[in-house]
Amino acid sequence: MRGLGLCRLLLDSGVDAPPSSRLPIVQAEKIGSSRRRIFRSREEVDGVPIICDGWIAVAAYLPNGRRQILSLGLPGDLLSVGTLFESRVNHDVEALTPVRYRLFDRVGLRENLLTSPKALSSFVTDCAEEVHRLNERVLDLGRRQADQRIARLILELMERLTSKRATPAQTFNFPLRQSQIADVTGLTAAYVNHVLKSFRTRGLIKFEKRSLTVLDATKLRWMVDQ
Amino acid sequence: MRGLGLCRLLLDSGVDAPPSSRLPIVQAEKIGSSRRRIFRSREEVDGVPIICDGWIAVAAYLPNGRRQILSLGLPGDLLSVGTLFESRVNHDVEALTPVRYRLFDRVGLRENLLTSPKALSSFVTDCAEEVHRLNERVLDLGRRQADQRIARLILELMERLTSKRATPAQTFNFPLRQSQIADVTGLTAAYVNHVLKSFRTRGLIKFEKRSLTVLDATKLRWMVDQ
DNA sequence: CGATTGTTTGATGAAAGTCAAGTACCGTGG
DNA sequence: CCACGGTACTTGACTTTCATCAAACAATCG
Repeated sequence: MRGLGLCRLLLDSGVDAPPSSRLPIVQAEKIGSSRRRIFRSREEVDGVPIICDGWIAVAAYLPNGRRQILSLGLPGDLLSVGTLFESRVNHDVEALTPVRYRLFDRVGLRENLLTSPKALSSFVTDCAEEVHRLNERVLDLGRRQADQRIARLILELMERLTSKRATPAQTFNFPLRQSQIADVTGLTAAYVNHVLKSFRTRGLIKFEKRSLTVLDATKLRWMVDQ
Repeated sequence: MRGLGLCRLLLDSGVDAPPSSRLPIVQAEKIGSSRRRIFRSREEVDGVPIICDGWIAVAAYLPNGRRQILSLGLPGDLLSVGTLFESRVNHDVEALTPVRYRLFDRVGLRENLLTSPKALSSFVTDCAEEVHRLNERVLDLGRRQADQRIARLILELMERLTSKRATPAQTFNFPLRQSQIADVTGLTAAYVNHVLKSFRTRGLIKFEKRSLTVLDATKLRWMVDQ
């Protein structure tokens, strides 16, 4: 599924080369430092942002101060398919780690979509993926228990992070704080801690210095289906 | 926002005229009866379905039997933007009322997207709307209380149903059962009943014979923001 | 090295779920 | 027209899950 999206197309056309030497659709390369807001809700963005390095979160805040993370962005992700056609972002975008991203020219990309069936179908793939992940999140929040939600998040991240490499790695960089896991899964940080502790004592996962290893993916997957 | 989507484009080009007299992209008109499954999860669909009449629900089932309604389809809605490019539906699609829908030729529509910038931007609008609604649902399920979720559902349906007419109507047809409201909002039927009762006794809404009138939209909106 | 930020833990309570029993509301066929 | 059966709605007692709060501890960073 992954790797067919628009991002891959852009990456293949040189998003990782120095911006000056590349396609005219690359506008700028930017840096965001950890824990900083990259875009504010309703802010104008003059380009389509694609993440080169680091993790970001798209988050919504309620009047009472509660927060929900709507999606996580990993390296190689389009910020959101909406940014391709709307110059405003609807939600806050925050850097979870130090982040490097590129802005692509919106008009140029749009024309590209009309002239290249390959680009169009890549874009549609991206849309479908975004909708699919959102559907899964709705299912999580609506009908799954706390431990299932967290298990699914871990498995999802493992797959997304290793889908590029040939071999899915059990150990990967995991910058998420417990409070951020809580805001993704609709729980509280304290309860996330309880669940993670039980995962650890049951030998399902292991943390050490910002990296996570999944010791028993099978049992995690089984748990999700109960 | 609404009315710019692909559906509107198709409707304007005669989706409501008899199928024989119309564009070649119309393949067939179908009927689904209330409470029946229209498409089964993973089933092949040979066309892009657009709802002419009636309500449908896209629903996911968990192994333990619990169910979550991922989205509601009202007259004039594309079933899901995914159907434009994938011939498989990912989830069950069920008729909530008697339903009339049309199947459009997928290849024809896809070519149309490549040749007509207007069609493309309509399609993108549809995507953006679907993602927007899903984001709102995630926010509901993750961070809002039961009464806020139900209030938002009522307000959302009111707006979607009356966005076509000039004047938003306070009273509209409301075929949803309490158990179905529960499956949309991630609650149980019994608890939905509690909340609806309190809405009624507080004079916020009124039910009579499958139609709902919103007596105090302002207070409902206020409740959502608390 | 201190200051900030994150983690761990437990006690307590509220929100929503579960279960069960009863009531109203159909549409159907006699 | 009524009796019947099924479905939806209503209600209350009881339980579970998760939130809230607080306090102590650990880790990280300038």
